[in-house]
Amino acid sequence: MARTVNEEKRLERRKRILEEAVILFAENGYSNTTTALIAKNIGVTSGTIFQYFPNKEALFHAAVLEPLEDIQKKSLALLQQNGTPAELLKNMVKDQFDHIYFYTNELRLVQSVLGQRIRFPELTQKVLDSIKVMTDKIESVYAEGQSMREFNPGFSPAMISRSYISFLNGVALTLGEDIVHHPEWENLKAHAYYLFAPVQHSKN
Amino acid sequence: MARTVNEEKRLERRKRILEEAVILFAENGYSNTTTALIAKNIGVTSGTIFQYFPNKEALFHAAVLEPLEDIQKKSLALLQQNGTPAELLKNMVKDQFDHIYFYTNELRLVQSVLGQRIRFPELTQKVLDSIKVMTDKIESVYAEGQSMREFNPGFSPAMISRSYISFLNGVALTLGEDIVHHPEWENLKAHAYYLFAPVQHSKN
Amino acid sequence: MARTVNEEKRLERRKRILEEAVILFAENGYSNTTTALIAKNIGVTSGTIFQYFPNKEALFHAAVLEPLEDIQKKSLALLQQNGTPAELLKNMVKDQFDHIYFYTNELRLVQSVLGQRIRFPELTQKVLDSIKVMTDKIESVYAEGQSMREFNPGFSPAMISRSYISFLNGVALTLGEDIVHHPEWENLKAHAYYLFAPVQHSKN
Amino acid sequence: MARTVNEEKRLERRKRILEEAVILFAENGYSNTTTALIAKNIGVTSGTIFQYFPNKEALFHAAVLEPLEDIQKKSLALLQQNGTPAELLKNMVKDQFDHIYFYTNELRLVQSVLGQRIRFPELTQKVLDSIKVMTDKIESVYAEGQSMREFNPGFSPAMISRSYISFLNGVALTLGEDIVHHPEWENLKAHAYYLFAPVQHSKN
DNA sequence: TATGAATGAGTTTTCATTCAT
DNA sequence: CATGAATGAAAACTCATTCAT
Repeated sequence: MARTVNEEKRLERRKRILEEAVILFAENGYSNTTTALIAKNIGVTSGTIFQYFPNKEALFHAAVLEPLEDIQKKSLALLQQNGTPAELLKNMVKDQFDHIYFYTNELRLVQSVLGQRIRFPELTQKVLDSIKVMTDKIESVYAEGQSMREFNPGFSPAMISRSYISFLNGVALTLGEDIVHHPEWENLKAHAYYLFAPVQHSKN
Repeated sequence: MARTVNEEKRLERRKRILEEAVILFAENGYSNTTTALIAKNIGVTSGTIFQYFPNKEALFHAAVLEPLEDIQKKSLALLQQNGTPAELLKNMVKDQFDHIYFYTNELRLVQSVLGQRIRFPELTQKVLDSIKVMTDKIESVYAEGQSMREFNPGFSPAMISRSYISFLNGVALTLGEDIVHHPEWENLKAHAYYLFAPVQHSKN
Repeated sequence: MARTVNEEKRLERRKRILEEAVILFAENGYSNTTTALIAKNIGVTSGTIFQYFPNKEALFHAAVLEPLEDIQKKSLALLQQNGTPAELLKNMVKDQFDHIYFYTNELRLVQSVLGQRIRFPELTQKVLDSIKVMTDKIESVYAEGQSMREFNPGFSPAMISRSYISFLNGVALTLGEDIVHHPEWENLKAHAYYLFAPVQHSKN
Repeated sequence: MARTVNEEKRLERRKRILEEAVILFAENGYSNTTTALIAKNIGVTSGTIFQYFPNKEALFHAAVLEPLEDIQKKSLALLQQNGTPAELLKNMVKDQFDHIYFYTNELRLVQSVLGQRIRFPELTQKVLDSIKVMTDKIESVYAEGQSMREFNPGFSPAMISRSYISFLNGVALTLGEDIVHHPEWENLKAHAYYLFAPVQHSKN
């Protein structure tokens, strides 16, 4: 039991380090973020970081992958619920775009990895794998939706799911602090769903 | 005349440095690209770089902005030609996606800047300004197309142009070497134009 | 208490760096003294210097100003003691010239700054300010001595104090290792006091 | 004859380089003065300097020694004229202090060498030799003046001449642009001569 | 476990000097 | 002779990482 308390403390501190790392890596890039600054920002000294992560690169890996998995998990869960494919996808889009600002740092981190594939090859692979899990799921839900005539059957599910992920990333990338409060924002969100080419029954 | 020869040589070499810088910065990121490596890759010694650029950051700025301007100029020219708005935009989309692989490095460079706004504030501003010129132009062409009933009049031109640019960037970001030769690629290109919500008169 | 031990260690090491810096800067000049050499001479590695001084220039500033202040303080204290102005000034001259060899490096450092005013403008100003404190004090003591008929009343105290400081600096500048042990040395010291134009009552 | 014209041109340009070198070395120090700047300031390109001086150090040597010799020559000439020792020395002091501002750069250069003896050992030696020629001459003139009862016979000529040179250097060192136009300046000049301890016959 | 001083390899940048034109 | 591009050695400074306390 005493162990557990210590264990909890350790996890708590590890989490704090990771949180700060996500912010700083996302804002300043990998190389321009010093481990000393991360340490300072959370009120520990430089050596402490290395009690929790073997080196800076491992910390970066964790900062990129762990939040990505959380986000994925959440989105996958949304697609596992009850509802028609169209409802599920609409729901997922809404959720992702509603939280896009909240996850900006995490998404930028992912993007920065994709922008430096040669430098971080294994990490890139893991990120792409993680994204693939997502697109695969979207693909299968979409295909089912097509068979139910909820979506235009003329499009390839693989292409559609890629398009959506690209769009999501592109929006996050060009996202500024001002945009989510911009009057156009709601329309942009709607347009994300439009990418799926839903069949509009009685919209006309 | 003698001057012109030297001037040409200088420009030629400057161009070579810039080309190599684009490749390396895009592949490895700013901090992980050493000026010495750029020099080595083009067959000069470390000091030579600094005969052409005052420092590494200036080289980075040039590597980001100069190609961006070239790309923009080309795209803007396409929108200035004769043709209906729909034709012009279709043309532009085709051109940009046909060359996306050719410009992957340049686009990634732009993306890496946007991903590190705090670190490169002025450069970020210039990039955003440059992008705005593009979206503004697309907006006006699109609005004209709407008035000509070529595009669905229910969408805001500002949102549409943003969406397209986001999509373009998102695709470039998640683009792998394999994708452009993938059977899905042609469909993805078509989907980019679909974002503009063209009215399909008698296409069926 | 534990803190105090560390603090003391830090101060001790800082002092060692400064001592070595004074020697090397004075002997080789600012630019020709490498931080690596300073480090090596005191048995640490290159990076350690920068744990104690933010950069080379700051180290130089400290190496110039801190000893200067020590010397000033000591001399000012001498002028604050009991005694007639003539006694005080004679005392000060004796002390300064007795220690001139001990402080040669420190004085040369000050001189090298004055010889590069354009390069070290703020430092020059601080040095001049520091010197002014000294000359002002000498001036006032001298003026009092004049009113007491200890000094020739025909001279301007401002000029006299400047002359003395110039002489002191000039001697330090042209001082060689051999001079202080030279038979002429005692006479030179006496001549420094002669600059004050003391009235020789019944010395003969 | 054609040769002579070229020869003159060379000498002229060499002189221009030297003039500029004196200014820049004096103002910024040896290391902080780049050969490229010297070249630029006189309107030639970087390589040209090395057509006239084998390397930077040789240029520095020339910039230090040549003006020093000129100044020495002039002062020695003054001491070779007709007149009593007192007249000659008074004359020399007047001349040197009248021109001290004119020669500030040259004097500072000499001082900067003396301040970096370990770095410029041969140059230091030459400078000290050159100064010795001067002090020797002053010494002999002074000794003659003592024998003629123009100067206080109680002082050692060697000490007196050293004192004067030290004073001259000290004044030049602490000299600011403002001082030569300062009301105290004339008194300071007079005090320089006072160092020689002249016997004031009927001044009272 | 946390600390934080020391390390030292690595990077940018400068600049005297060379040499082909 | 003058040019000025290229060189490459040298120096300041950074920072992840270690380790004695």
